[in-house]
Amino acid sequence: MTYWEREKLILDILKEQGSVSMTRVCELTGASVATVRRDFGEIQKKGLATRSHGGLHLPEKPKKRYMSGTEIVDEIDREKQLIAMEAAAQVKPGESIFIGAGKTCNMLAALLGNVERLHVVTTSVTAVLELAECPNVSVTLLGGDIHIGKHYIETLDTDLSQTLRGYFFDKVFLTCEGVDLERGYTVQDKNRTGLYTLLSRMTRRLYMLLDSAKFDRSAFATVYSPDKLCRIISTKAMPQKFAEFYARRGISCTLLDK
Amino acid sequence: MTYWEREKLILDILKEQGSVSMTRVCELTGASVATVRRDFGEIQKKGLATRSHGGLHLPEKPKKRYMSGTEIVDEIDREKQLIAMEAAAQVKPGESIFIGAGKTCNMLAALLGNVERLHVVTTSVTAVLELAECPNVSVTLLGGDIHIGKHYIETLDTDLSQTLRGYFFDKVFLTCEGVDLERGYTVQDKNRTGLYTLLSRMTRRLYMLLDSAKFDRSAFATVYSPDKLCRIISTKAMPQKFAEFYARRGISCTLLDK
DNA sequence: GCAATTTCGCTCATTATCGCTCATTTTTAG
DNA sequence: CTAAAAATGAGCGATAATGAGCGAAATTGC
Repeated sequence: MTYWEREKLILDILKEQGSVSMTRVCELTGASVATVRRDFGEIQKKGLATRSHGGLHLPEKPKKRYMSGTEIVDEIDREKQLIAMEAAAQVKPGESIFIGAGKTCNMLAALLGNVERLHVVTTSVTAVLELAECPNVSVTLLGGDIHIGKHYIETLDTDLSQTLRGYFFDKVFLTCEGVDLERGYTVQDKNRTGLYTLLSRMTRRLYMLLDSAKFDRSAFATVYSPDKLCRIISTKAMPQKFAEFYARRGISCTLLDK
Repeated sequence: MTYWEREKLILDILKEQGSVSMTRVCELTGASVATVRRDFGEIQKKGLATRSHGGLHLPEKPKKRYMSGTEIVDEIDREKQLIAMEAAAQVKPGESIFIGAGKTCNMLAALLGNVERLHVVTTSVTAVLELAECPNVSVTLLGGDIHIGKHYIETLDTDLSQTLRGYFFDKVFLTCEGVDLERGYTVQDKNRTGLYTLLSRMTRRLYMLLDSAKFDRSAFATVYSPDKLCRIISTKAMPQKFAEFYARRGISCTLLDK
């Protein structure tokens, strides 16, 4: 039995039943587990199905990409969720806060629905969706051109200095695409730099939400130097050299257990 | 039986019946309670359902209140849909248009995804959701405080004159809460009046989308006088006195068959 | 209330699966 | 025909999933 015959068999079963176990394919084809294992790997590489312990299954239905800030799909998401929960614990009734755009920020927004007399300013359309129906929370969305990310929609405006003039935030929660000890905090879109600079002058408590996928990565535009004074919320997965770097400069890090 | 197969089974039952008990899943899958317990935990962590003592149940129906501009539930919606389709037919490739907030406007936005090189400016967060993923269309969302209506989310800003300065729209599509031959076009929120006044000066083609529920009704704040020069799109259900009124003043009405 | 029962969260031992390497077989190319 | 390349099968330690047992907490019945 050739690889193609097996692949066809497997895909047929998948189409029919949605998933197959490895043992089942072994029985049907007479091949050894090692072979079937390889086949499963191939099929996954082609993107035709997803592997999981013990079997192969069709990818989940196309999910609603937004309105689902709390949905957790992988390990990094679990980490983001932990970080968002810690950030949410910092927010007190009556405060005025800014929330940036990003999946972690979405999760944070989803956790703030019950904070009394909270005022949230944001550039994230998806964060607005999480909070729009909460009667306790008033929300202001900053305008701009719509940009669409993997897990969020944000507005981008190169000059928000007029709009934000006169505001002051109790807390500002931001993420970035990468942190590097030389390049600092970086983002993909250079149009975000103006906003980040403005925000850092408009609060005394700037929180950076960093999951472990952010460390030692650099995106296009630097928004803050590496020794920027902010409050970092991350997990114990933060690389040692970062922890030492921040400790040396007295930058506060809240590191959560994974 | 793999985890995925069980999860699928559980979610199917959930979808069907709204809740499942642990013992039931044990019977159906042949797995032990410990395993099913773990599965329930996983599903809850993914945010797909809520655990409670003894079982798993769906959270309140995830209200798809938005992202559903095309959904039709009653007679008035059918009318709005007709009007939105006529409005969409007016939009040509390469144009720059403004779309207001409202259910009809949402439906209009949902119909514009395939118009080439279209630029849309709006205050409607829900319209943004309809258009965000369309590569042909660039979208600008005006900022402001979030207000939530029955079928839409919009931003409200009392003074957009700076933001909109220098813009000109090929077409502007608006709705209102009521039209009255004495009071004119009225809306619930007085903060919309400034925007409506501005917009009327920024285009040569101002479309008013009026379903039959709007006639002879008045809301709080007047945005335009009854003889405002605009292009009306409505249905043949428009009351006779309105039709005559507009005819006398040379105001163009497109009246669709119901 | 209070006791009986069920369910929960947790740990631990057991089992199945994983990823990997290496030897063997089959296929391909010259 | 032979050597290289590809596919397969088997073995190994590591990892993940499972099932059973236990005390704590919640629910039920009286």
